[in-house]
Amino acid sequence: MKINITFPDGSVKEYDKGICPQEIAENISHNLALRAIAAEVNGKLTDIDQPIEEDAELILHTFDTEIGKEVYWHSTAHLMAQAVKQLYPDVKVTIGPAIEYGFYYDFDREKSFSDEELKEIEKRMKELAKKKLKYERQEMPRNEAYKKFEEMGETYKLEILDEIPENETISLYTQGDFVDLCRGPHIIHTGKIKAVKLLKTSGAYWRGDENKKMLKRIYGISFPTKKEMKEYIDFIEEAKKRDHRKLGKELDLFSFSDEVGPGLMLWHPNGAMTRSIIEQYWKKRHFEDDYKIVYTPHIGKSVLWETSGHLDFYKEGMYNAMDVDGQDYYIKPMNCPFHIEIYKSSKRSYRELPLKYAELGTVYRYEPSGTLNGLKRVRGFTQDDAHLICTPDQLKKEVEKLIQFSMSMLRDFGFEDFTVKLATRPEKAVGEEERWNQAIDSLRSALVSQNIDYVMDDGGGAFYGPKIDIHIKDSLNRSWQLSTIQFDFNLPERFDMEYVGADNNPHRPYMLHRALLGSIERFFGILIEHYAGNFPSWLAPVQVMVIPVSENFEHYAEREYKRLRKFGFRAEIDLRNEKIGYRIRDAEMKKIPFMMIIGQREEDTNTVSLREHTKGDIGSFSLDEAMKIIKKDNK
RNA sequence: GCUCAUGUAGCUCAGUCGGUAGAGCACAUCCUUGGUAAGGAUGAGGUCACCGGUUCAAGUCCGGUCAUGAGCUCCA
Repeated sequence: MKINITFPDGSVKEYDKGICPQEIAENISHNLALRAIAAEVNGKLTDIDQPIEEDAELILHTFDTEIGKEVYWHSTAHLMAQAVKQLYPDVKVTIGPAIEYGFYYDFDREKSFSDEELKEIEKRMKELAKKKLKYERQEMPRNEAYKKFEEMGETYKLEILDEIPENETISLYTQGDFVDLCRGPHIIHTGKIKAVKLLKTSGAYWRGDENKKMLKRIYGISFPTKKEMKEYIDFIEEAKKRDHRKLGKELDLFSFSDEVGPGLMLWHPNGAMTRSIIEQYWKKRHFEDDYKIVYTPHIGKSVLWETSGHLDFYKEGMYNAMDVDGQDYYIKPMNCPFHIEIYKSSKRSYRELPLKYAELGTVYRYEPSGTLNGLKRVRGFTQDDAHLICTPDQLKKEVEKLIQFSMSMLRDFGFEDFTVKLATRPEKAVGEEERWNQAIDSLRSALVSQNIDYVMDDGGGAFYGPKIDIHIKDSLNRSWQLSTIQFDFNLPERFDMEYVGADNNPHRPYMLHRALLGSIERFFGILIEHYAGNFPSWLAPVQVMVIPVSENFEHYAEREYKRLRKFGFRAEIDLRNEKIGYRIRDAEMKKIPFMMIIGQREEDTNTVSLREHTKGDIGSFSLDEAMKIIKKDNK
């Protein structure tokens, strides 16, 4: 009996009935067989050793695919649970899924796992992996499984089974002496796990519910080859080297102080210099794009936040009120109400729209202490905020322009790889469904008309409107959300915003919130890591360090230094009584893009000698030529 | 906010069994005047995060507070 199998590339091959995908993989290539992990047969994910009984479309998933990784890491999680149960039989198992990178398993145990215990577990896992234990699937009625886990005393598994209807069939997977309730699929045997590392432990609530028991979670990672493990470890090392908190200290960019308070950043001169360049650039671009730049206060009366709804919906994110002349004032967590007040300061005509108010607005939000994280999550930060107020038929065009505007700015900062997400109505939302759909359509058609690929984020919108988020990939291929463009049904209503239309009647305008860089603090942190602290010359706090070879050339060096400053270059001069090698090393470690070396040769020929960071000496130039080189990447 | 870990000089880190602190870098002074990633000598610098407890004696042991980190949760 023969069956036809269709491969994803459209080719069809004939096989004997009862063949399993594993054999097919071996049949096609030895390499593929080694990395093949799961199979999709007629669109259904299955174990790779399950026989195929009928004509099918077959997709083989290797470790190189997302699904393959998920199956692989989930199988490793089972292996870890097995090792833990062998070493600590009293521990109860709960669940252990694959995550974006690696896997975890939550255990119920009083004590948390120590580093030594982690090593023990890792060792046992490697021993078990070598035994090539088969992951065997077994199906049984739910009630039978219930009895089995009851005997084993695995109460968490019982809780999961409680949610499954009585007459349903469920599947178990067994490898060696370990059995786990699991939907599957799994890899063939533990021998495919060639490299495994347990990374860290942490607490995690059962089912993510803070009223339930705190479990002990172990995170790990595994790979089918040792080489891939090494690459992973190298990546982690590189990320550590680039950590903005480490570089922030080394390059003297910023700090936090216990005396000031957590999440409240201090911009040191070097960091502040780069921030001010970012802001100058930002202002220039916004001016060119017809934004009106505004400034608004840091506090406002409670009535403002009552009208906006923040006191109803966002109070826990706001700092307590302060009393001013018997009235409650709040520090602003957002800029929107102030911009709306500017809009409402006079009667608006449709002829004025769209109106685009932009502000580098500093806001303060109470973030729970445990969520603070370097510059990536702080309590006081500056948004590159803007509010676009427009007529309904202007919306699509404005969104189109915004997306281009945002991407063009981000490109100037060195980001090239974008992912755009369109987020739709969440469960809790204001505004009728029909208006939501209209707004979503406008956003979507703006994306489509610009030929921009996007992914849907169903239910990911804010409660007041749908949004488009732009994520970038940094130089380590990590993804960050930067820009957000949010439609708002809520505030125009609440603040009773109006404009007079061509028909001489009042109309409700549409409003968009948008931040392109997000928060300047967080953006700065991402920039530091993206460039590993090696800022391009246009962003570097110090662009060029002038280094005279010895005291005898200080006079000439100082003249050139002063000319650089006069032309607006961020130049410094190092007149310390140290050898030139020492001062060059110092400037290199400060990651200053250029060094200008000045000695007898230069003085004789009226030139300067340039050295570029990490590249070494790049030759002698007249000062004019040198200045051109230093500002070649100006934005 | 929750769980766990950590907190020693400006920075990076040692400090054993409880006996009142140490290195390198940075900094200061002097010598050295040099050609593309560390010249030499000398010196200054610490209520060991803070508060309390145990002890003859606490950087070290115990409790609390604060901060940081990882994870959870949250994220208009």
